[in-house]
Amino acid sequence: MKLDDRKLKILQVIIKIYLETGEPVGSRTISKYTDLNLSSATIRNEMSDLEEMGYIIQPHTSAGRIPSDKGYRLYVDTMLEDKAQEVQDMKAELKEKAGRIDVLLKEVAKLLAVNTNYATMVSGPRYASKKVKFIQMTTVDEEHLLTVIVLDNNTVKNEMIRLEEPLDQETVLKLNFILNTSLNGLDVVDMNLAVIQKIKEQMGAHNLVIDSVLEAIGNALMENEDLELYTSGATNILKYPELSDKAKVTQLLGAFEEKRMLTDWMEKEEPDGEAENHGIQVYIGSETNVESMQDCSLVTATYRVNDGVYGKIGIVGPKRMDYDKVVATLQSLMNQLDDIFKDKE
Amino acid sequence: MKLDDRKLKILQVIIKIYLETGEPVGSRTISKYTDLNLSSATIRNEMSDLEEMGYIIQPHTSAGRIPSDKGYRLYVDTMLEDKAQEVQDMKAELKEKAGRIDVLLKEVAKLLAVNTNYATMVSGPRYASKKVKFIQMTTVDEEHLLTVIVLDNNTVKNEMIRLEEPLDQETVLKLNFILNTSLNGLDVVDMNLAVIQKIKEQMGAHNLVIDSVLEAIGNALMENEDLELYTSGATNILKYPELSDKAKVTQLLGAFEEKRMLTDWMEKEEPDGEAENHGIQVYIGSETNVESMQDCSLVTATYRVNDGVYGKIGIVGPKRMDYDKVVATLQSLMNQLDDIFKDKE
DNA sequence: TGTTAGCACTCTTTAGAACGGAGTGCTAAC
DNA sequence: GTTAGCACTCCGTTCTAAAGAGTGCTAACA
Repeated sequence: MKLDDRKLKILQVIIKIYLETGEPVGSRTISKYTDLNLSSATIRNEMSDLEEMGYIIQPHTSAGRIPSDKGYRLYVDTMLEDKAQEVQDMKAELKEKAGRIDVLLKEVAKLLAVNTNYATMVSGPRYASKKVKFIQMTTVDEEHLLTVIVLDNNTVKNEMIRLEEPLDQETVLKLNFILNTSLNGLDVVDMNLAVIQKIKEQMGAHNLVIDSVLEAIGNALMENEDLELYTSGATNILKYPELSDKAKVTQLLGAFEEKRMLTDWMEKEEPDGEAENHGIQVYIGSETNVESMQDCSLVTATYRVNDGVYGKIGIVGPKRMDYDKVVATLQSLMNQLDDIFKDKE
Repeated sequence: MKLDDRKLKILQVIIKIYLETGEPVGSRTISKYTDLNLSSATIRNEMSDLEEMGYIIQPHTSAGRIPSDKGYRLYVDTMLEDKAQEVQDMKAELKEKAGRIDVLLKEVAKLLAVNTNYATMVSGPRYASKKVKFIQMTTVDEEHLLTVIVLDNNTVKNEMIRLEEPLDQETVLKLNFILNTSLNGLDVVDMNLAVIQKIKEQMGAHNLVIDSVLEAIGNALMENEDLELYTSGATNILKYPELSDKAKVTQLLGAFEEKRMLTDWMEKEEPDGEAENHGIQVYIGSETNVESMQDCSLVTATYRVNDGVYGKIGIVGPKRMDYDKVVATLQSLMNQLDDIFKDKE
């Protein structure tokens, strides 16, 4: 059977109305709502066809139809338009917060949640590699040695080391020199036993300190291995009756609170996506591959801070989410983020 | 009317049963459940008295009784016993995470939530004063100057400054010297214009850099002004039907997600509480002074890292929360936290 | 005087029945 | 190809009745 223009139009109307009301859509409603000037009977015939083709579903006999995953898919694939303007004012608000990237991302999640009425998540930027650019040890007082490590992406880590016995200034200088020459440019994964052994040899007498120093460095470099995830508007889920039964709410909110599962997901999915359109992706129901999201849809986009450094933004809502608006909002937001990151360079 | 032993015992039983079931408790149930060997009729008389005294409430005629806020209050004031042991094994788990205090606190929140089945929140330690102990500026590359600030509580802040033009090593040394002599021991609030002016004078030529340096220092010191709040188990709220209607869930979970309101609350309430018992406080229903917690109870405790540095732990559950267990768990946990902090000293 | 059995009464919860509405599928006519 | 009409299905709501839980009161008992 062929999906002609009229069928497409009817499908579109069904989805549109369903997005607004969340209730199955009947033939009479469509007949009245559209400018097709067709009777409900005709619409019924078409709907019967659409159902046969798998685009819509009847929850039970004598109910209207709701879009199937396949129907939504067609919708998002073919019918998205650019709206883009109404989020322009987000930018001003965001600029103020641009100081620290974590604050900025938190704010992005919040803004998106408030603007869309869906739940949102933003993953912190993921650095492709972590190379040591600069290490400095400083004695703070007799008992404390401070390690500051700058990575090649200019993030700074620090770790306080407790000293068993005071270190004289000269030793610290020597330590700094050795560490910098040995570790500079090295990736975390490259810090193997051989390198460590070499450092120990060079330091000679102060083997004891070296151990804790290297441990501290290891800690500092490893620590952020699990990437940050900022979520917001999780309670928006409660606004959609089809997600509001206790079991589903518990699962979904649990996932948002726990974050681990979402983080895993964010990590797993490849950044894939041409830079121009920020790789906006729509996952519908089972397409998410997440058990607790069977009744949800997920729209994701990728932002890039600079080459090889990227993060993701995700919006979770009911299947009847307003894809049109969400995608437009995301698109516009991504452009503004790009601007902001460019300014910071 | 006097609250004699028998009345007290009956009240106790009512609360105990209600805590378990969440349903109003009838006279017959009590008669069977206790070893008082009283008929339901007698119990009824006593219950009638208890209601008159305000300790219990009838949701409607011909329902059993549930404890009033006053009843709960009596319960927690007089009937708590120490259990203390069953949480002993928390300690082992916690020790592992003791490295970074924020990770530790997050873990505490989670452990408590899992163990009690209530929602929990833990506020990060609040430092009574923030004095600068040590400042160090370092050139990372031609364009970047790194500021590391150690506060007198040994927390470390850092800020990266973008340089307009390269700084020679000598200037950096001078800058370090001046900053340390000028700012050492100073509280954030003491950094007024006079101090700043003096620094600028001493630096002479490099006024330009000084501005951004001082701004960076200011940022670093101010940043953590709003205290951290770690929450966990918010979805546990869904386990209690009396809190599960949509309006309440939305409000409560919203509060937990937003955190601001909880933070305010945690800040407002004085730490009050003798050190021995960790100032465990129980707020029942309206006693919380929080709109969205009218149907909840809140148990808080205070932990101390060292003098003047303290934070709070809170457990939010339904009014029929198992106060006994919660208080015991908290008490035991606080002792273990004390131990851990002591070890770290 | 305190305790208890008994009973009428109240209120809630549950189940069932009845009903209306929404929507469909099919048929026959245009 | 389109439409009007109609029988049918299923859901949700409303209403009623019955069951259950619990009380308060009274009268009897130890």
